[in-house]
Amino acid sequence: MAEHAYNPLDSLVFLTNRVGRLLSSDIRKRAGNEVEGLYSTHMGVLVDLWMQDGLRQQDLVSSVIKDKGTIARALENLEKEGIVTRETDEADRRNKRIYLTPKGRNLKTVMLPHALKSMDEALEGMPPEEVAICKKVLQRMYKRLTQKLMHPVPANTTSP
Amino acid sequence: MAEHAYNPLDSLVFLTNRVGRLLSSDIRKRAGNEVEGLYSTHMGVLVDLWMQDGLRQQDLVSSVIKDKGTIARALENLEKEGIVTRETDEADRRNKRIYLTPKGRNLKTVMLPHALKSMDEALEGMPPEEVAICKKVLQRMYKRLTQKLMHPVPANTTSP
DNA sequence: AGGAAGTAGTTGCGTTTGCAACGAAGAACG
DNA sequence: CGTTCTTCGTTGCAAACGCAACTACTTCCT
Repeated sequence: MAEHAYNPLDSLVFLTNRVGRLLSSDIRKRAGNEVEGLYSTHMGVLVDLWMQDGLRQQDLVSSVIKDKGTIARALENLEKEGIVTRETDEADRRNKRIYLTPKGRNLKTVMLPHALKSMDEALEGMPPEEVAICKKVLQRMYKRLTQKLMHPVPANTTSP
Repeated sequence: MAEHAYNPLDSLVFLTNRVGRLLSSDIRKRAGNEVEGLYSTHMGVLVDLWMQDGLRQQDLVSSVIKDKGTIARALENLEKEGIVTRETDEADRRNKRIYLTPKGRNLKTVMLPHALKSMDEALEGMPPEEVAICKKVLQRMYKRLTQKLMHPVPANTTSP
């Protein structure tokens, strides 16, 4: 009985996915032609670089949660557009370091107002303390899920 | 000054997007070959239909937040796989109604345990009342953003 | 030191995606 | 009624995506 009791609307899986996409698409609409040609993968890469410049390409793969090839080609395009540069890491020549150009850094100042406006409207009238708790929960989930991605299920650490 | 003060990690835009994608990809890994060939768009469609069967194709377009064409082709594939059926709505022959087949309904019972397990691990040790508040905030955002999508900025309702 | 194993990034291929142009069905106006 | 306007779904096309095979470089092991 009650086999259909589960409602996606009560699920953080559903909610985070939909709200995330709705916010992104709303911001994208606001930005309009300022972000012409910048796909979601590009935006994901940029956000990471805004937090920390000079990341390795591999860092972006795991952070943005897209395929190696997808990131490689996204970076290729971003480089063509003059938004990032790629430099071989001389300390370990397998790695490439990704750096923002001035144009790439400037995109942050372009996007930020739109993002803030979008958030403001979506959160209008909600108690700030509840919003803060929501963020805290999501931050913890983010941290945990990311760690799991890095160290997926230690199989048997008991063997000699 | 402090022009770089803004940190994406403090932003619900970033958090919802990343957590949503991390959860989805984690669930997908758990489900493994049970969902072979089911892309994220397919899953999005299914989740909506699990909530309410017989939706119009257009409802799915706005709810899943993908292009008309993308949804059309996703449904084409799902129909080929015997997961949904499409029927012209005789009341308004422009619309098509989408119905789950038994196989489509059964997929819910296949996916649900994986989703619950994934959530459980991601939320482990967090105070339930904080998780509840997080959900509440996200639900309100979802509702508001969805409404905005349906009624985008009433331009000038004052004219005769 | 030298070969095996592992890691980072690139490339080819088939599928999916978003955009725009299109066709069919209904609604709104005279 | 008939014309125009709007809405819903389909299709062509170029770009992006995920997967898997491949190359370049490093580390580990004997």
